[in-house]
Amino acid sequence: MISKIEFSLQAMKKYSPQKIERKWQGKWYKSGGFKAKNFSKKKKFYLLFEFPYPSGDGLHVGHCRSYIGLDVIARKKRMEGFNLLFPIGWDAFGLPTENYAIKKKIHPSLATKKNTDNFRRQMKMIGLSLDWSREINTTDPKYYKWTQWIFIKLFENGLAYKDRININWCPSCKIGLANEEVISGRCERCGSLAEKREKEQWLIKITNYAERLLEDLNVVNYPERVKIQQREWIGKSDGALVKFPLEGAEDPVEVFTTRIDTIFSGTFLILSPGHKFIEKYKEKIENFEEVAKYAKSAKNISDIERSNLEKDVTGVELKGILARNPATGEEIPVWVADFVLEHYGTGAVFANAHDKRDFKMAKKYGIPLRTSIIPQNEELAHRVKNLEECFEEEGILHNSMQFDGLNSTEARPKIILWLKERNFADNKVKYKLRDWIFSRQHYWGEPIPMIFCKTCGWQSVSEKDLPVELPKVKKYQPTDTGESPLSSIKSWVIIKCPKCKGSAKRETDTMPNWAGSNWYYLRYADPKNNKTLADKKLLSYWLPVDWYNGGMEHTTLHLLYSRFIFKFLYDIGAILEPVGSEPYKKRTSHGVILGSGGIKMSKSRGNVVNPDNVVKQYGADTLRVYEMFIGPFEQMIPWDQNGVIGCRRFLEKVYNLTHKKATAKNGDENLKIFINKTVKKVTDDIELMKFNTAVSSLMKFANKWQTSIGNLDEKDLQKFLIILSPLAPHLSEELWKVKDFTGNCSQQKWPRYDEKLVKEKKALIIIQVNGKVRDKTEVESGISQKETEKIIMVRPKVKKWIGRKKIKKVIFIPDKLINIVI
RNA sequence: GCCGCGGUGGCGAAAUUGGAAACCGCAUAGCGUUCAGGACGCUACGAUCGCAAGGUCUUGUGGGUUCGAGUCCCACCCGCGGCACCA
Repeated sequence: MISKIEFSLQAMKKYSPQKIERKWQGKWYKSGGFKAKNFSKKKKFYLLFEFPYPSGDGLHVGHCRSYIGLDVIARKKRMEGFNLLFPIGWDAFGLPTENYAIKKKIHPSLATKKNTDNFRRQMKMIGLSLDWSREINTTDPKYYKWTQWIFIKLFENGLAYKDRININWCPSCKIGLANEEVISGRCERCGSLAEKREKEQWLIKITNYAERLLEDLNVVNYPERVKIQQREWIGKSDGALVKFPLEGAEDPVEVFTTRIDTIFSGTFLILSPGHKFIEKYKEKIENFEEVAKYAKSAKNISDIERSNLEKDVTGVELKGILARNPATGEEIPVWVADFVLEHYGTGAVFANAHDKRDFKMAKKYGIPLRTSIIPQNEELAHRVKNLEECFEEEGILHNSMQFDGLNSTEARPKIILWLKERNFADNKVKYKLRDWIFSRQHYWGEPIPMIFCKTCGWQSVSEKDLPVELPKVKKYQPTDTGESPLSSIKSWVIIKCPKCKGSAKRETDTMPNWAGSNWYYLRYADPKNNKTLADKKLLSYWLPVDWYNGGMEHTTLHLLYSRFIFKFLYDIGAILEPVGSEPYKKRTSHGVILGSGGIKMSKSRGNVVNPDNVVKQYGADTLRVYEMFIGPFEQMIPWDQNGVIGCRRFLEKVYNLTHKKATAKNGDENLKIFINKTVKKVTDDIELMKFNTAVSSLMKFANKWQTSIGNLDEKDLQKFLIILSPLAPHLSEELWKVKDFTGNCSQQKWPRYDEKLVKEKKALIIIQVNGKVRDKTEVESGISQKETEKIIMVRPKVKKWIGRKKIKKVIFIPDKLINIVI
């Protein structure tokens, strides 16, 4: 019979993470151990992850993975002696909260409060070592005062302007829709057909910074795929602006092209459906009604569909209008087609036989075609000349007057120069990057701090009147006119003009979600400052961000926008010189966690895994280790709840071994070698975010320790607990205490490894015959080819495979492989 | 469509970056322990032929380079992400 005392002793020794974790979290947060110190003697390190949007669903295991990964790095960096800034905040303005408020009729700020409380609880629950003293919230007027201040500065510097822009519009809900809210052309809420509607919008001239945003990609440490995507997004192309005179009109059609070498084959002109000439010269267009109808239908097709190469091309000729090709002098017809986009280039192209869509369109409508570029390949050239095939690549010019015989690259500058002399063309650099639409007709955003006066025009709110606080309204729905609900508060809208003191009106649009997230990382340097967005000295101490992790989906929007805003703030002197013009030194990305069925986790699909349940069942350390073990950090991985148990078993093993196995003063040599290798592996892997293999090597060590007969050196156990601690901080801290080691585990120095012990003394040589593995043997490390040959040639397996055949050559890789080619 | 990423056992994956394919973990099977169950421990575990020794095949498909290819090159197929008002 087991006595009561024995029974309770057994119970006490059982690994129960819930108790351990709550205890250590309490101690960590109470002692303020994760607070960053301004101007410490230690070297600073600023580690940042994208601050979350606090949704009502709470964190799911996908968010957790990226946060835990960064926390592992944070904990290691601290132990390596850095003064670490690892901050947190909330990107809380946005549509989902507004929609929730509309539905439940509660103020969005209440929903935000509830959601951030939940997120905060969950982040503490999984043991993130965040500096909570610097917490920020984009919806806090003390914060968005500076978001508005930045807008005013943009306006004062000529970078914010109003323009008419198409927005998605639901005629039934009478509301502007986000692209996301338009599902295959229909309003997400009511299902009626969405249409495009023109609206005056604030735009930000990010295009002024296109070249610098492109150029400075060369000085930052971003993954190549991120740089490529940003370069593609900016989309620089070097080309020419060509004028095509219109018969009987004073202004010519301007066309941007990168393929001026094909100008002599330009047999027609295509305008985008929204091109201003269609309206301007409507009297000249004989079939205006037909054209207008076509243009209107094109409006409701997305750009992606319009520019789809596979799609059938459509178009309408502008009858009664002719243009002149400035190179050939010929009169050519003018068409309108939806694959020509308004906002790229000049919204018009010259069309020819060297573009697939032009080619298709000409064949379809019987528009004349002529080639001016032919390939080297004679057979192909024949087919191209006969217009049997569309040749899009560069080649040799023909049908091109004095330029015949030149290749495309040589011809381009010469043709531009020739047309330039007669004032028909000029060199031009274009970017795909478009100015950034900055207004939203929604409630839950920062009010745009602008005032419109009939006499003075647009005026910014004076700095001393910031912040322009978001007033309380009864309804959060946009108004019937599509304006934000702010427009219905007369007392707020009507205001005196700051310049002439006459009657004026406030801007009632709000800013997009990006506004607050553009600069949030600057605020962490000095989150409570009331005089400026952040003190310059603190900015120059903490910035740039040393390591910024986020999702790939933010590469072209948030990441590019915030780089732009940083450059702008730098230009106006809001940031001190030594920081430089790039905010983030190094960028990494995490992969998404997929739910069951290998699809994205979402509430509507019901495949969301909540970390609360995992922690309840297995503990936070198990969740942490599993999140890191599940697969490569930057890769997309499906969540498999069955796998969690393996990580729990590993931690239990460590717990039991530490309790049951004795340690020694001069411990086992093999274990010493093994722990040194493990320290090296874990140190290197964490730095490279190869968390999965770091966990695997820790598991290997635990297995080795378990089966070893010799005792583990006490110092080696300390090393093991320290390198385990970024991944399983609570357990490491607890076991450190159990062993009665001095201090706290989380405050120890990161261990070094002994190079001599890591090096192998013996090498396993793989013996191949004709590239196939036939044998293997262990030899002394570093022996020569001759010595190796001597050893292996007498081996029976080797003899058997070589037989009497002649040896042609022998390939030898020291300490690794010998391959005998016969 | 354009741009980017990926495809390896039943499953998640590893592979010193051109040198033993499948480390570590999940699942499964057998054995041990136990009154029993669980937990734990040990063993096996890509396919195929074979009693065995051993052989052959195998990293989405097809070709190429190389003594040697999961890794490099060419062509193709499939899945995923972004595409400017989701965050």
